[in-house]
Amino acid sequence: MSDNGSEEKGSGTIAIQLLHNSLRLHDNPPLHDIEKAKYSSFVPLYIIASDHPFDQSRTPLTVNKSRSKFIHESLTSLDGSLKSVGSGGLVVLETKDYPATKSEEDDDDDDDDEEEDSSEEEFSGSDDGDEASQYAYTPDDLSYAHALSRFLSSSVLPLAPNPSSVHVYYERETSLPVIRRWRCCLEKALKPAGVKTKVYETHNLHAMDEYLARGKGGSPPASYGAFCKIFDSLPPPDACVPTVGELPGLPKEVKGTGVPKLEGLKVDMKTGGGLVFKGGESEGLKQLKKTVIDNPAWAATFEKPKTAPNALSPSTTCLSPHVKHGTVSPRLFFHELTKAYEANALGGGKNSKPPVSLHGQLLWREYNYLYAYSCPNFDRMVGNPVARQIPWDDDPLLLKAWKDGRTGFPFIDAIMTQLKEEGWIHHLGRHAVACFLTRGDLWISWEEGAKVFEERLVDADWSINNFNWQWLSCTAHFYQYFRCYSPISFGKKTDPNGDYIRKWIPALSKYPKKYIYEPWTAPPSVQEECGCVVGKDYPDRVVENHTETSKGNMGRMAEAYKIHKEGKEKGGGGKGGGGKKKKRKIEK
DNA sequence: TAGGTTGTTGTCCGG
DNA sequence: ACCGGACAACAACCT
Ligand SMILES: Cc1cc2nc3c(=O)[nH]c(=O)nc-3n(C[C@H](O)[C@H](O)[C@H](O)COP(=O)(O)OP(=O)(O)OC[C@H]3O[C@@H](n4cnc5c(N)ncnc54)[C@H](O)[C@@H]3O)c2cc1C
Repeated sequence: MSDNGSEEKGSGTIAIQLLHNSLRLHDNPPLHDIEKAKYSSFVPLYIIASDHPFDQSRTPLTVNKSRSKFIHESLTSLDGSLKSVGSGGLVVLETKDYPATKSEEDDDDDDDDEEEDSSEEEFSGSDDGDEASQYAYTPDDLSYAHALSRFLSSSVLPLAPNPSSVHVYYERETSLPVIRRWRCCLEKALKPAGVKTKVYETHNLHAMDEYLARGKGGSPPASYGAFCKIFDSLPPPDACVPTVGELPGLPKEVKGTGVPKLEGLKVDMKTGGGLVFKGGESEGLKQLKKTVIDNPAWAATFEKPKTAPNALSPSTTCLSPHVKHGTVSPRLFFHELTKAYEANALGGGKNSKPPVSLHGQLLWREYNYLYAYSCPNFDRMVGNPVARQIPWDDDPLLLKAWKDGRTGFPFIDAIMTQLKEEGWIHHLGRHAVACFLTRGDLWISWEEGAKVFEERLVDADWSINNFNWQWLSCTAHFYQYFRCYSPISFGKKTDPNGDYIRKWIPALSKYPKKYIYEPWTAPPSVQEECGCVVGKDYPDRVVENHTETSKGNMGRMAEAYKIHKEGKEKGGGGKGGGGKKKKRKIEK
């Protein structure tokens, strides 16, 4: 944690933790600091802007209820555990209660999206202030900062001997939307208020700049293997900070608010009879215990590609929502895995290794974050230095059919339904539907798919999601476009009976196993008997023939790659020669 | 520098 | 249930 100075605390000093994606007591450096440093009071602060999943005006709960529910439970759990160690509990602000004043509204004049067209391709992880447009504050950034500013000036600063005796802690997170939000808060709220700010680093196993410093020329390594070498050359991730036992309460004049009610959550989630993710630190730790601590042999021999996308009870840890929201610390996860590897090796077992192991999964997360951090326009094709430029089709109807789980391919539709209902799908399920939407069948841009995932996943993570969509669409990192998932064959390998399809698409539940992956091949009499006629009770398939379509798409991909290669040969010129670019710039 | 090997997680066919 | 090879062929990383 960047703590500059050892100014005396106590009398009148107030600590604030600005909470975002570290909703826990364990491995929480600010709390540890606050306990040690004897602040006279502590405000755990959480701000809800209109881009938060709670906000029903923009994102109705019927759409991403699973994430709303998860966060709601996480906040409720945190509120309770904070109180159990003497804190006054959460203060939750909603920006809608802090309408902007006239003069501030004049500030946001940047509604332009696409002015960024520089063919300059570069990495710029540093905060140079280049790349102006992607750093332009959103209205929600501004309203968030505004609420913070108002809270500080009306409720906190009057209680403090001076502004610098108020210390605001926040977690560093390198996903662009979070960088932008904190930057906006610094500029519009924290600096003007004159409070001290303290950043803590618990979101990743190491700081991104540590990885970059070990790489070549300040750019991220070009392959996962190279990244692993860098990771291994660093000391192991820091140990977790001990969990606090006692915290100061809220300032007398500030009241804990509890967690706002979510009307929409009265309605039970329509579960296809499956698991529903429970939020909160204790649930997260329980899941970690269940999958890793109590099951070291399983965890230590885990091989990701061998896990089934269509298992009825998930074949992977399901810790991603917890890692995303910080209800389980990534380095706690990492260190518990290390213990599992030791125990397994001691018992004579052979540990799995990256990339397929569970440590390997956490390294994928680091690697994803590193690219997202280093790469401008990471959520777009245009202006993204690592993205192959591919002429995707614009087809809103096809996109909608995919999004709604109405493609007519049961395996795809089942996965998309699980995504909608539950908010979590297995990694290889994500592969299957992402491939189908992009290079495999529909030839629709990965950006569209990423937006749907961002909205619906309970573990939606800007850095990881965009990275993986680039991977699957053969836009970056992975280029073997001739390896293509079949919406018919792929699921059969691990679920020949189609039980997963029966679970999520009840209309097809009576189909014989022979037809369940391709119901259009069932004779009309069978369709009638099963009570599900294709074209009437279940959609016609959106693509006549997957094999032909995907073959055709491989041709289009080859074409796009050819153009890329020619462009590189022509434009690339000498490398290293001439205009050597500034730090952290690389050629495509 | 060319040319062989490797890369989390494909499919289809034959054994 | 699993294994090997053809398919037609990408880019990064070795040597
Ligand atoms: C198109 C697509 C979009 C994705 N979007 C997201 C997303 O928004 N958020 C997200 O957390 N994951 C995303 N993933 C990665 C991966 O599918 C999920 O992290 C994983 O399925 C979560 O389940 P788990 O916790 O049981 O994973 P496990 O296999 O148990 O892995 C353990 C942890 O490692 C991390 N992890 C696992 N796989 C990956 C991966 N491929 N890349 C980066 N980190 C990984 C997660 O934090 C996970 O909790 C996406 C994958 C694809 C193909």
